[in-house]
Amino acid sequence: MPKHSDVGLVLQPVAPPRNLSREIAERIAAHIAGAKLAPGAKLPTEQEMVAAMGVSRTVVREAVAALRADGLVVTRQGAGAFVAPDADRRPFRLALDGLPSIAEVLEIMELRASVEVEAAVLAASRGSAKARRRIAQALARIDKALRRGEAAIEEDFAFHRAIAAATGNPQFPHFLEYLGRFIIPRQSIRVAAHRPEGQRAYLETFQREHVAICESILAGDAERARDAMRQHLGNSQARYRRLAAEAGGLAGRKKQA
Amino acid sequence: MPKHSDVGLVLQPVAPPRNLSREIAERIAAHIAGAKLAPGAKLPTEQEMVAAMGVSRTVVREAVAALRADGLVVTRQGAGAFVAPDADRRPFRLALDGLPSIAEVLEIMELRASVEVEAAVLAASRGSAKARRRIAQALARIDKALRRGEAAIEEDFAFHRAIAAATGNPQFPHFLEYLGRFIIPRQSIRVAAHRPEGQRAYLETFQREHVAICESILAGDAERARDAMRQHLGNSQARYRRLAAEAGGLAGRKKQA
DNA sequence: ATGGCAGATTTATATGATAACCAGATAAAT
DNA sequence: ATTTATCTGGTTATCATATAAATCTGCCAT
Repeated sequence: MPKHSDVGLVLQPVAPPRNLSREIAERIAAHIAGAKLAPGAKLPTEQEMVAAMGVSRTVVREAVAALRADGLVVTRQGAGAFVAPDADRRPFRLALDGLPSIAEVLEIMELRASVEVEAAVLAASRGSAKARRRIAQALARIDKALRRGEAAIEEDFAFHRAIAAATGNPQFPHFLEYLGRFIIPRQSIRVAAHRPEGQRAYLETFQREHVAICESILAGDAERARDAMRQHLGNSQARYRRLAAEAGGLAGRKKQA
Repeated sequence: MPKHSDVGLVLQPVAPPRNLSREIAERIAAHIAGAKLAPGAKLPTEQEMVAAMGVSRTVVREAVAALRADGLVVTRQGAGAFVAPDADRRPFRLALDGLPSIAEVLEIMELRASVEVEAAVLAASRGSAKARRRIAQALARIDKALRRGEAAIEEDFAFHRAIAAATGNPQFPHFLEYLGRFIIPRQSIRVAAHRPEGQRAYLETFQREHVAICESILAGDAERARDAMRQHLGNSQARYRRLAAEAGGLAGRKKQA
């Protein structure tokens, strides 16, 4: 059935699920940006928007509800809707449309690596004794899981999280947690698709790298921690790249846009 | 009028603007997380929610509109509301409540540094010729602005953005853009608060660091680019820390919580 | 000038109705 | 037997209207 294999890509959902509320929300957001409304500026009243855009009040209200959730506007009962004082710090989303392609996963892994390498440095140079102990514990848990024959995906992530936490800078684990959601599911694909014989050797290499990272951090050797982490994540990327090539067009199809 | 200079920081809005829609939205989100609803799971109908939570349909609809904007749920007309297939990748926000404190700004600067240092490495090792040219151009624009006696805030950011773009990984400039919004406004405080005499020498040092970074990247020397960027951003943090200490409790007050 | 009060304005919430849409069952046509 | 058309019940989308609550504005008394 190769003839119809990608019919789903040709026959996209007829239209981006047209949604009046969303459309109006974007229109309002565009108006704020376009008219260069400064933070604190008052938006038109609901009635005016209803009249100007020819939609019902429900739609307008849902639109501003979405913008409010996004942090772009604040509304005050009886006063009106205003551009939020911190309208320029809207939430961050990775620049992806839909499911990430292989190339995008690699991009994210690279971004993650840049943060984690520095996290390893900071953990080694200023991590508290307790934080270091947690790293060692996480490493031991990976070991235990591996001996049980598991892939230790979750334990692996906990190890990296422990390092990020050891920086003492909460932004590191927070950001890593976010990135992890994009990468982790892909890792499981990797492990699942790999043939079991090769997996054993691969996991052992994996764990050796972990040990090197952990030892460097515990020893307070920032330089070595940096190199170890860099190599570990570099290898991870290489592994993912290799798997992606092996799996071919099966696992990750190129996007249409 | 120094007496009222930071009145906006002291007199926070008395209460978190209590908002039924928001409350219900959080309740629904908590329900999804609590009941461990898998992606694709169907949420109760609007009627059921209305009955269960004792609010009007308007509130429920605004709540799900917010969750939809957040990417947690998708609604299909005639079918119902469902947990989004990628509900676990909601947007990322820096972990801040309200305006960032000095300590938080430093945390963000540190996170930014970790990304930018690696960006400099990648730019030096694989940046395209065109991208390198843009970096040089951005550097020249800073020079010009400085000669005009300006602080060159915007030009400085453009320089860093050019380096991030030169990585070829769009996630770098994208993330940097986001972080910049939190740091940039603070930089202007720094410049404004600084006495003009010291500013000149400071800006010259600033630009010397930029030149070092630019030259390393153009030369393709990844090692040197990394060190130059690391030092530059490290100095920036030190400067900010010093200013914060000088300004004392005036510029950035500790938060109440 | 200051404080308070009344009325107008605006958002918040509630309610009911209609249209569009979906999923499944059933009937009809091929 | 398979596909297509139609029906039916349920659900969201949108509209319209009404009431409540908060806020703003101007006037007035002190």
